[in-house]
Amino acid sequence: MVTIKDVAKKADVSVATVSRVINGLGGVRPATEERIRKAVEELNYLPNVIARSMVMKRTETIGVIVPDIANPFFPEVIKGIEEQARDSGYTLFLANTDESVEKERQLLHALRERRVDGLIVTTADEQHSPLMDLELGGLPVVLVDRHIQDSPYDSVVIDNVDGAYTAIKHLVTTGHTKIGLIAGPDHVTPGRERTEGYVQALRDFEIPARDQYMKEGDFKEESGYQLGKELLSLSDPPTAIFSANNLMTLGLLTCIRDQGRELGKDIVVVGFDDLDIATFVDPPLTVVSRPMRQMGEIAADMLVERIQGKTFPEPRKVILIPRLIVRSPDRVE
Amino acid sequence: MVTIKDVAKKADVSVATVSRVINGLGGVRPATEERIRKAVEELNYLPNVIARSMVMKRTETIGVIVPDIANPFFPEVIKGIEEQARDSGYTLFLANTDESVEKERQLLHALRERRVDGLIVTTADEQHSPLMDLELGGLPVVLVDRHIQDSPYDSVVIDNVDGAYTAIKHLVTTGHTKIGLIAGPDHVTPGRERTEGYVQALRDFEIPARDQYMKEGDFKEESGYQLGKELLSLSDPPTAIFSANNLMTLGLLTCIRDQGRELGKDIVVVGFDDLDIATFVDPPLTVVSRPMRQMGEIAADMLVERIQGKTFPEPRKVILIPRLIVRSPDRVE
DNA sequence: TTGTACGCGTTATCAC
DNA sequence: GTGATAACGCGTACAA
Repeated sequence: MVTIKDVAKKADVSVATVSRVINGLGGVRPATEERIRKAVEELNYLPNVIARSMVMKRTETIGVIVPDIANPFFPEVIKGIEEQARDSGYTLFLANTDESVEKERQLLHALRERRVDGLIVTTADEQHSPLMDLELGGLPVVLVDRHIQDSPYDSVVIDNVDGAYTAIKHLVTTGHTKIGLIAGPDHVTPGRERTEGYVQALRDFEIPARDQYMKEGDFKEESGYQLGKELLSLSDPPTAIFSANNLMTLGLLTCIRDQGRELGKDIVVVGFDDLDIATFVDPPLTVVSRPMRQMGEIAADMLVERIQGKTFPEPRKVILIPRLIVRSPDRVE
Repeated sequence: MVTIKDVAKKADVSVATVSRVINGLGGVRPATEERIRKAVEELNYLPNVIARSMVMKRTETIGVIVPDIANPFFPEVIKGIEEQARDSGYTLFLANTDESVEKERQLLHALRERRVDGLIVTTADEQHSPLMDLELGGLPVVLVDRHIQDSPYDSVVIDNVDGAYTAIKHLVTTGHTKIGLIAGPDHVTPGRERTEGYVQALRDFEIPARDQYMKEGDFKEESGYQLGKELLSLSDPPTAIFSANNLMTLGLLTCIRDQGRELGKDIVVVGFDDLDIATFVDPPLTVVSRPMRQMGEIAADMLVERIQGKTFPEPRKVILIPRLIVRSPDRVE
């Protein structure tokens, strides 16, 4: 490998001078600079960022931990993060936990060993996140999508209660009173809060909540299918179902099809998070949509600020408002 | 930050000894080791991998470059890579080019500066990949999905010709002779070869190829929509269309719906790469499917071997065979 | 304007 | 068994 020393030798100057021009510090005679640039060029010299970060004590690197990179939500968030991060000169370490706390712990370890300057994470389990019992030593962290109660970290989340509430309100407005829920897991806020919005809306509209209409899934496709089946086979089934995330909505739709029910007639579906098939099923699906990319951008911005040493009296919490995309009449017959 | 020195001081030994126990080199008195482990524990010491890699001259880090992380194909591949890489102790730098050669160049630069031990990349442009004109200095590279002609790199790809051929054969077998093609871009093998499979099949089955049935898209949803429209509005439209990737298939299906055509009756669709909606449309879609995860695993394996210094007389090229998933009769009326 | 020399946190090579 | 110490490649006082 060619080092700064080689360049110095070739340009017949000291390493200090080379360093100066590489980092644009100025104070170098134009002729000298010219010689150095030429040497850099000819030797195909590439600064060793590893060595640099040793002395600078920062790696210009950000760790990003998501629970499921195959869920279309996260790639969009990641795009937002990456774009913003790159603008500030950071490169990403991306890692996937598969919703496993254990993997999250291992990844956290690996990233800290690598001395990332900061972390953006969607934890696998808010109650038992390794983020809390690990001694992070002041490493900046920003939470995305899932908030950790009483944590010292900034976070950017969605107003899930509002989103779910709006969805249910829409269903009530279009005439439904028998509304089923395929909920997310209770140990993460997106799960808990969407259920909360559902319950709150029913209460506000004075519709009695029935236990058998509320099923808790795990945000995965299969559970949407299973729970949909349970709901549809009730003796007095709901006329509408609110599904708490994209993957479960997918499963639910498959189930409805398999059961020979007619969407929009036998059963109306509204889902949290938009998906490809939403505009394909007939009638198209009304969904709660949110600014995924923007969530990533904001997270990256907040993290960079923290890395730069900004402090705030309280951890910041940015709450974005989701938007209901009405695609069908969704009326009950 | 607590360093190896702090541990040494606390355990009253030299840094050398601490290093020995951390790396399990043995040759340390059990009592001493015990003291050291305790010190590590109490100080919450985390080895600095950055410093280590300075002397070891390797970072245990792999750069992964994909053109579009939002295309469901890549997250699956990435999962395969990550799993396998982690087993070998590597952590990933993930980056997204958005199909831009310029971004690819920048990312390559950033990753090389960070001294990744190897690279797994799906290039944005096989003809003008920065991989070729950059002086990589022997850095191991494995290509995924898109092959670069005459490059010295290992690659893992799909037999696109076979996949497309099989799809067309299926259509011919089910009675179609008027078969349209929504092709991928010609400057990448997946595009070129799938077209080749289409052409080859038509020839073998003695069906004249018509120019107006062949449209070249860019692998993005919008182009599937546009080209579908063109095909459907021909005076003598095809009875079946083969779409060269998932996103374009998505666009095509939307188009068919918008145009009020009836899938499976007015027009039959077969797509390359499976997608969520494939089982949702009615009738369900027959698709060419491939082992995405496995592609990632193989790529990671090959890269690790290269990093470990294995050499081969020729660059290796692993060609996986795709599988046709027949979901409908697909007969022509 | 430029050069010397030290330090960043580790590992590895010698001595002891 | 254990300890000094020289690298690794770079940034930066400080000196010249």
